[in-house]
Amino acid sequence: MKTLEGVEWAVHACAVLAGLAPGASLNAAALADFHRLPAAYMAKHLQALVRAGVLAASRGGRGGYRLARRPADISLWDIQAAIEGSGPSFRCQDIRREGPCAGFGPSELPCDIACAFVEAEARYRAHLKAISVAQITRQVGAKLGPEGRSRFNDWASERGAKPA
Amino acid sequence: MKTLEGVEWAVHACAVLAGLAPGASLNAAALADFHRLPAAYMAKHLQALVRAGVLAASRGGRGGYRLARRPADISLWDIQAAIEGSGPSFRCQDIRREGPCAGFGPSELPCDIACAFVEAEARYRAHLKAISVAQITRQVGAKLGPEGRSRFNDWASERGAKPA
DNA sequence: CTCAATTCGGATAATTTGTATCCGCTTAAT
DNA sequence: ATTAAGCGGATACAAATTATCCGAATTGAG
Repeated sequence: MKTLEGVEWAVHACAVLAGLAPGASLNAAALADFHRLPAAYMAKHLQALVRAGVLAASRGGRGGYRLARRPADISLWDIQAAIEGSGPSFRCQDIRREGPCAGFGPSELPCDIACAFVEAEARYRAHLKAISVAQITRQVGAKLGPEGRSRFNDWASERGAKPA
Repeated sequence: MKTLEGVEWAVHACAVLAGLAPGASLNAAALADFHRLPAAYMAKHLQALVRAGVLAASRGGRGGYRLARRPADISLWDIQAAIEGSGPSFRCQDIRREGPCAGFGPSELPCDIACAFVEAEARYRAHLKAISVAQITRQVGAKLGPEGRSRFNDWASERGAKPA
């Protein structure tokens, strides 16, 4: 049960985009550079976010990535699902159907053990679904302070993105 | 975010032990055979459960594994933690400390993104902590029906364990 | 009290998964 | 037409997971 580190990268990237003016975009190199991450690999994750409908991409000169929806409508779960997939963490192998007691009882009913883990995971997801990128950006921005926010805006301008 | 399949094996193994008479034990070969799993690998998971204090082991002839506590006092989280470790799923790499905005704001404060994932995981764990092996064994036993339970008791006797 | 059978336990190998990079292709702005 | 940029696939590389084996420790029989 390990969260892939790409999730952390992806959330940070979305938070950066949410800190720009609505509709503004940045390319993969810029988003990677903001946290000093390898650009090629970051690009892979950004592509996954596009496939999941979290980001929208523009190709060609002056292209880049922008949020596909408003920051308030993108949850942390949307991002994790984009990177890791939305399938269940606990994959029941139904090992109960093997062995001396297999075949007794209605095997159509779900495995109680799997149910417990699936329900636990539902609660995990519910919490992430309740947190939006907008909230994250607000909190991070508040911690940065006026000088930090100014520095962010300067950086965005240099990279060709309109600041908020 | 994938739950290791060893967790499923371990929970099933504990559920089997909880279906025996209190204090009864089974060896690794028997616990593996019940679900037709590779014995050598199952043994490794059982060892992890011993290290975590969930099971107790006895060596030598007529030895084996038994529950270290009453089934009602063993939670699904205890078992998952034994197999996968109790560390956080989301390991914050603190990538926010790199880049143009690093150093602004009190970096002693925890990362908001990490906090969100840690809290989500806390809810996951809370649910698993609330479910005991005793509950699981009760539910599985109920589904088996009288004939299935009888078959289970016969199997346990053949393997040298006292049935409930 | 010795010996042999049994069983756990840690070290070791094989496989899969995740991490990271590169290159050709398509697309869009200048 | 040229340049900038994302997209997808192919490919290494690193790490974790899966699986197996052999030695150490314990028990019980003779």
